[in-house]
Order: sequence, then C-alpha cells, then structure tokens
Amino acid sequence: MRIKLAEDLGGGILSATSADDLHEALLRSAREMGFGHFALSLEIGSGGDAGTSVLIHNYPSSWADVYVGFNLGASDPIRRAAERSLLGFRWDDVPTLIPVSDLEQAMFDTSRRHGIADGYTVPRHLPGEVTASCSFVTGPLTELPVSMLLIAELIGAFAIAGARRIAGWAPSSDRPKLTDRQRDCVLWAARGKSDWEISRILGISHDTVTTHVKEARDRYDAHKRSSLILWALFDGLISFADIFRWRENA
Amino acid sequence: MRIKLAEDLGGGILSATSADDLHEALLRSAREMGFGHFALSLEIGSGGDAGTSVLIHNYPSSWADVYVGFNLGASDPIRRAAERSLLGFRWDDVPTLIPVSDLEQAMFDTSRRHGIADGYTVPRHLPGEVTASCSFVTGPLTELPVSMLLIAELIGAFAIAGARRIAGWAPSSDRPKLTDRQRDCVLWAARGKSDWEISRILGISHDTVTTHVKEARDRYDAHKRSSLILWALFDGLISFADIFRWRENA
DNA sequence: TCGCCCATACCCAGAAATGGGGAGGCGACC
DNA sequence: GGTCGCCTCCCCATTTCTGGGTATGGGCGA
Repeated sequence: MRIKLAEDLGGGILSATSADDLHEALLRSAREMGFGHFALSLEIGSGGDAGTSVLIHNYPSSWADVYVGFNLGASDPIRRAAERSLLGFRWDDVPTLIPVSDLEQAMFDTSRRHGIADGYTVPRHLPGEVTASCSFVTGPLTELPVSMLLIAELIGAFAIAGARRIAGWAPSSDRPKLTDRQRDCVLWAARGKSDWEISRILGISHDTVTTHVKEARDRYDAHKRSSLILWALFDGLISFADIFRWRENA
Repeated sequence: MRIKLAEDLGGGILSATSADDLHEALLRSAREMGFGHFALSLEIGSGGDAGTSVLIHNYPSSWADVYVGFNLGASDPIRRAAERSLLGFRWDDVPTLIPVSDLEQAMFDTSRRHGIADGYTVPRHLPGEVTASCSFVTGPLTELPVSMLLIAELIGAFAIAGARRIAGWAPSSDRPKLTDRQRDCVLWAARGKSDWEISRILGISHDTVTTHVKEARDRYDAHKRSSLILWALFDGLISFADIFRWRENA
C-alpha cells in the first residue's frame, strides 16, 4: 500500500532532529519511491540578502558545482515555477506554468548530462516566513515513477516541515499574553486604524485605546506600534487574513 | 486502497469547471473519507483591496449564519492557525500552533452545538497571490477518521488548486515594485527604526528617508507606516527573518 | 536630446504616536 | 478583607509620522 509507505517514510522524516537525519530519511524515501536524487531547499527570507538557510540534496557534485558556481539558482526555472504553484509539478509541465527562456532550456539540457533529467517538485510557502521546495529527480535512463507522485507530494511536504523545524522555527514558547481588549486594539491598529478611530470602533475613549496599545507594547517590549503588530503577527495572535480581509464580512 | 481513492477523488475535483461542480466533488470526497462537512475558503489578491474570494462549504446554515452574523471570521483561530502551518493540522492541535483566547475557545464550544466538532484543515499559500484553506469536519458524534488524514491533505490541496483555477487565476500580479532604497527604508522601518535613525544607518539625510518611506507608502497605497510594512511582508519583499534576525549578525 | 525614474535634500503644518503620571470600578482568588 | 488583573478614563510633554510642496543631479533608454 502506497499510503502506508507515505506514513512510514513521513514518520521517519518528521522525527529527524538534524540535517543529517533528514538527509538520511530523504534518501531512503526517494529510493523507495523510485527516484535517484532529491533536493530540498528552504529559505527563510525571501527578500534580498538573507540567503538559503537549508539546502539538502544528493545531486552529483559535478552538477552542484556548476549550479552554485554559475549562480544558476538566481534564475532557476524550477525555482521560479515553485514560486507560482500551489501543488507539486512535473518538470515537463514547467513551460505551462511559466515562460522558459532559451537559456534556461539550455540549462535543462546541461543538467541532463549531469544525470538530472526529470523530476517532481513540491513547493510550499508561508507568507513572511518560509519559501521552500523539495524535488525528487530521476536520471536520463529512468522513467518518472508516475504512480508515486502523490506520495512524493506528501513526503516533500513533510520534509519541508521537518527542515523548517530543524532550521529553528519552533513555535515560540514563552510569548506574552495580551488581554482581549489589548488584542482588539492591536488588530485594529494592524488594519491601519489610528487610536482615535479604534476608539470610535470599539465605543470607548481615545485615551483608553491609547492605554491598551501602550500596555500591549510594554508586554511585547516593543517601542513602536509597527513592532507590536509584527510581533503579534509573528506569534500568531493575529493573521494576515484578519488584517487584510476583514471587509468581507463587515 | 486509500491512495487510489485520493487519485479518483482528486481527478473529480481537478476536472471541476464551476463552483457547483467543486461543491459536488468536495461533498463526495468528504463523505468517502468519513467527514460530514467541508469548507473551502480561498482569497486572491495582494495589492490594495482588490481581490476575489471563494467560499464553498456545506456547514449547517444555523452555524454559517452565526459565523457570518457575528463576524466571527474576523478572528477565526482556525484561519489564523492556517497561516502558521505548512501542513494540514487537526483542530485539537491548534493551541500548539497559536494562542487561543477564552472567547475563541467558547466559539469552539458553540460550533460543536451546531454540529461542527472536530476537523482537519489543509492550508496553502502563495505569497502575494493566494491564501486558502480547506477543512474537513466531523460532528460531535463521529470520530475523526485518522487513517484518512493524509488523503485529506491531498484532496484539500487539489480542491484549493481547483478553486484557484475556477476563481480566475490572476497570476500576473500587479504588485507594486519598490526601488532598492525604498526597500532598505521599509526594512529598517520594520525593524522599528524611526526615519531619523534610518538616516543615520544609511548615511543619508532625515528628509531623504522620509521621502523614500513616503513614496513606498504611495506605491502600496498604504497610509500608515504599519500598513506599508505589512504589505511588504505579505508580498515577500521582506521577511520575519529579515526583521527579527538582523541582530544575530550585527 | 528629451523624458522618465531614481536618489538626494529641503520646507511646512497638522495629525498621530510615545512615554510618563494618576485614578476608580469590578470580579476572581486566597 | 486584601490583592491582583483587567477595563475604563484623564492629564502632560515630546517625538514621530503624514501629506503637501520644490529642486538638483545622474543614469538610461527612446
């Protein structure tokens, strides 16, 4: 049973406590599914300078050297496709997801000569936190194990979750607790309301709102309204959906 | 075979061409897996306030009325947890993901009286494009079908992808582009620095920083520094790691 | 060469946030 | 009964942000 396989391998991946463990578990998983290679990349910091935080793979070193040496990651079509897809995708479907330039097509051909031919990539994102992908790859002489792609989807997701945990994004433990009223005020502040506007919304006085916000700042040791909002967001006290989409139900 | 079930149901979901089709396919899938209810919510759009949203569910109307009527969606803990998780999660694990207030706990109890007791929620995100979740729910008299959770993970993801396709797939995000200097300023602002402090850090004048921040606000159509930061964060222009981790290296 | 964008710098006036202080009422808990 | 946390309200002074201007110089592509 394939799903049993996923449960077994997934358990092994989720119980990994180090990058080496994860490498081991991923290698076994890839083999069991009929893939020769795998590559997991997890970035904390999608913006500019914060580079790749985790990169675990068993690509041939010849290809890895070329890839890193020529900084191909900067314009890797697989990576670009991963940023635009919710589901895992087969590499031969990439052109339907994004435009692929001639240069990038040439890159595919080169990788094939290094034993990286066809594959399946599982993307996963958390806005503001993580962008990651996990690829399972076959060489030029092996067929893509189509019957295993759904399993790969699960295993890839487990691997990414495991890597995130290992990379240090354990749920924060001793987070400050805000009172309900404080949280209300933080939420409305995150929605861009001023203290005065919040006071009208909540039906309390301007000074009371100011007090709530002040005390919330104190609890988070944040000296700025923005910092308070960011910490609350980071802690999961409020969410992007809370902030951006409250209009819908209003 | 459970994985066969996933393939069958997944095919049905991916071939849906309308919201009604999708409703039908999801209903069948939920039943096959042993769930009584399902709810799929998907929101598209990043910049400003434009955006479509899809909500497909078969919750009892009594509960849906309460939910919408009291605007509970504005701070739904399930939705908040969905923004903090890469994988699907069981509802009884939510307190380990995010803080849950007493009020929200009470909300759980209320929903249970409406036949919404336990569930499994699959989140999926594309920064700046899509935020979605798909929940499968059991009533108070039914056990959560634990053996089906991995299948639910796959079905939920398919459903989200299907909904995205139906909702009109707006990949060409017209998200605002900031200049390098503007991004610098936004990043330092997110780190809690005032304009004057940023000017010292970047070695430029106070007024120049103010101008950069001002123009960044204009591009995001954000009237508050906080809103600007939040949009930049949601868009992936900056990340929590950028914001909170800079101390480490400094 | 002209136009456009970018970075830089400056000015102003009004609104908002920050960081202090104090105080009363109310319910829970010991 | 006393203490503690929470919510409410008020005062103050100072800093910071917001929303308008204007202007110079450099680079880059039409």
